[in-house]
Amino acid sequence: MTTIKDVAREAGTSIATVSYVINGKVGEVSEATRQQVMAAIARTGYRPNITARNLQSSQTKLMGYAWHDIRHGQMNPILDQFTYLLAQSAEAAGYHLLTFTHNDDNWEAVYHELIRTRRVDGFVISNTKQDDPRIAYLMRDGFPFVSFGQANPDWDFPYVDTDGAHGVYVAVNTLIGLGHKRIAMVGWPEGSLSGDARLRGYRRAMQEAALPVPSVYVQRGEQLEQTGRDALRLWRALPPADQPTAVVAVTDLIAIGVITEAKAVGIRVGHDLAVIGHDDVPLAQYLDPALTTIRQPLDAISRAVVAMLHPLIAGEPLAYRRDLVVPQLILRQSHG
Amino acid sequence: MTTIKDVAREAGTSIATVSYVINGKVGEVSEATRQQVMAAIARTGYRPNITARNLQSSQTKLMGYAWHDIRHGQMNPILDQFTYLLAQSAEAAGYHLLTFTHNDDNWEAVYHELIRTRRVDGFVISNTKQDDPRIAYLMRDGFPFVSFGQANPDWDFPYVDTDGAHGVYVAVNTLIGLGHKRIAMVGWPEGSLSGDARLRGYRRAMQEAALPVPSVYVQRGEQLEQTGRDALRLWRALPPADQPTAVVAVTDLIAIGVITEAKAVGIRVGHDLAVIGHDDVPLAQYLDPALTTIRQPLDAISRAVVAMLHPLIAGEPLAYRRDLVVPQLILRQSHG
DNA sequence: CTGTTAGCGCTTTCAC
DNA sequence: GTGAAAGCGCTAACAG
Repeated sequence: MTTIKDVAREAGTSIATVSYVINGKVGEVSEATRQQVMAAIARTGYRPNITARNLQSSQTKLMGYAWHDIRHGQMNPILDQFTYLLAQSAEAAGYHLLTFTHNDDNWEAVYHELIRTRRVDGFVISNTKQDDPRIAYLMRDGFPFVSFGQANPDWDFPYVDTDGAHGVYVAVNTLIGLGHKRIAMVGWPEGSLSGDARLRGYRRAMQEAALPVPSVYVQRGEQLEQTGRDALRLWRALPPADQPTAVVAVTDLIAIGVITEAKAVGIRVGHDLAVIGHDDVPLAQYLDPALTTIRQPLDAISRAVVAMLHPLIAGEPLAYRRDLVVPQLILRQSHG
Repeated sequence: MTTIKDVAREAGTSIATVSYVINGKVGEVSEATRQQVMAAIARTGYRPNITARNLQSSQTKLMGYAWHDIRHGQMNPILDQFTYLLAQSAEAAGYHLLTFTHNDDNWEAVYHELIRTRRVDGFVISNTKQDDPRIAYLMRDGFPFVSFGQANPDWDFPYVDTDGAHGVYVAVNTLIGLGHKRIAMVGWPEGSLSGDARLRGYRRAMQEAALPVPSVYVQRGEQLEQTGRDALRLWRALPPADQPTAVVAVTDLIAIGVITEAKAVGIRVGHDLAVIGHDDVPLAQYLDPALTTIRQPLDAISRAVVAMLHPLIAGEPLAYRRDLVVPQLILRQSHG
């Protein structure tokens, strides 16, 4: 491997001078020697050893990101995309992504080790839950991190999140604009920050339009297709005049459940029943009918996360610690 | 941050001694001083700075892994799982995974930079294609890497792969054992290494059972649901006595296409038609009927990949350079 | 058995 | 403008 020494020898200068030109210390080195050094670098194909640089500057240029636990069949295609985009954003900012794993039992030990051995400069957290202990831990430790998703309204930590209430609000208003009056929603069980926000958007839109929301119109369940099926089945048991003509689901998977059940009983989705999902999973556009859904701007989110973590690592003050990103309604066929 | 110096001072020894006990140089240090040092370490919560270690040993303890390009809607849930499992395997071997991105145009520059700056110790390649240029590049460069998937039968490089022929062979034999005689297959376009292997398994099983394979029984198409639908539609146009009673698809997505089309025309999958997919995507078990499929043992593969890359990085000789892993037939309902 | 010391490859004062 | 030299935190000869 060629080192800075080789280049110095090749260029007939000292290693300091080579370092100067590499790091663009303008005015610090004459144009003549700069050329010498550049030529030597080109000739040798030299690239500075990043580990040496890191030791010297006591940083790693690495952002740590824990994989969401994949084992429970709890696949989350959104997070897969996010990870990819995050890696891209990190690279654009001169970092790389160190992806690591942990489980419910050892997460603290894993984070602790990563911090104490100075493996990474900071963390990105996702898949947060209410009172997320990882966030509590990192706040306590004072180690740089930014979260995609909230944890507790009373905690002050840097995060980026989708404005879930707004997304659903827009979706419901779109439905209302189409003439729907009996609009229902399937959400997650109470206590989920993002789930509750989405529900809030629904209620606000309905309220502003003075549309009634009988309690049966708000169904809740786990993140399963079955949840959507169950909800529709239940609504089908209502008198025809009370049955919802449109449904918003808290996620695409649940929307798929609604659609599957509808098709099974002969309801034409997009005609007799409007369905809107949330997240725009990779499959959504290929479904029949193509799923209208609320898309989280994952690229913008990943960029925002990196844009906050970067100064945080550098010890610079943050312009803002909370960033709410507006989602986008992707109109396809199922809202028909 | 506490360093080895702090611990030495705290323990009243030299930093060398501290280093010895950290690295378990047995017999090199008396039990008494070992205790001193251990106590000092415990007291200070000291953990060795990994960057310093890396510089000293000129390694990074990082394995580089490029994300498959996610943009073309070419989602590949298998690779998402693989990445997770790979990170786990790497960690079990004392490494971490550095996930990076590149596109079709800049991939060489990206790999080059990672290598020249000594960012990682080696690479894991996946999503390989015929004559994969990344593999050609890495072979030429002599940089340590292991591939999940093949590239060219004539190239000698370390890889791990699923024995796709064997998997389909077993699946078809299972179908034959169930009494099926008219078994068809949907594959990928010619020229795909793994696609062709799977097709080979099909042909071998059919041949051994002396079952005819009219050319119409082998359909090919892109990795789309539509491919499966088209295939079934085409077979439905055959005289009833010629229509296949069982179908094996080269992937679950294509199998889903077959099933969707079958349901649309009133064929009861699992009764009138047996369908077997390939890969066991996360959704497979939730489909209706639950999809029987051939699962690649991704955990074993990821472990095998790391088990090869590790000695490769250390410059140790490899016991073997090719590892074919046997897939597993997951019996659910769709095979009837 | 333990400590001194020479690097690993780079950046950055501080002289000249 | 350029170079000598002191580290960054750690490991590993090499003495003692």
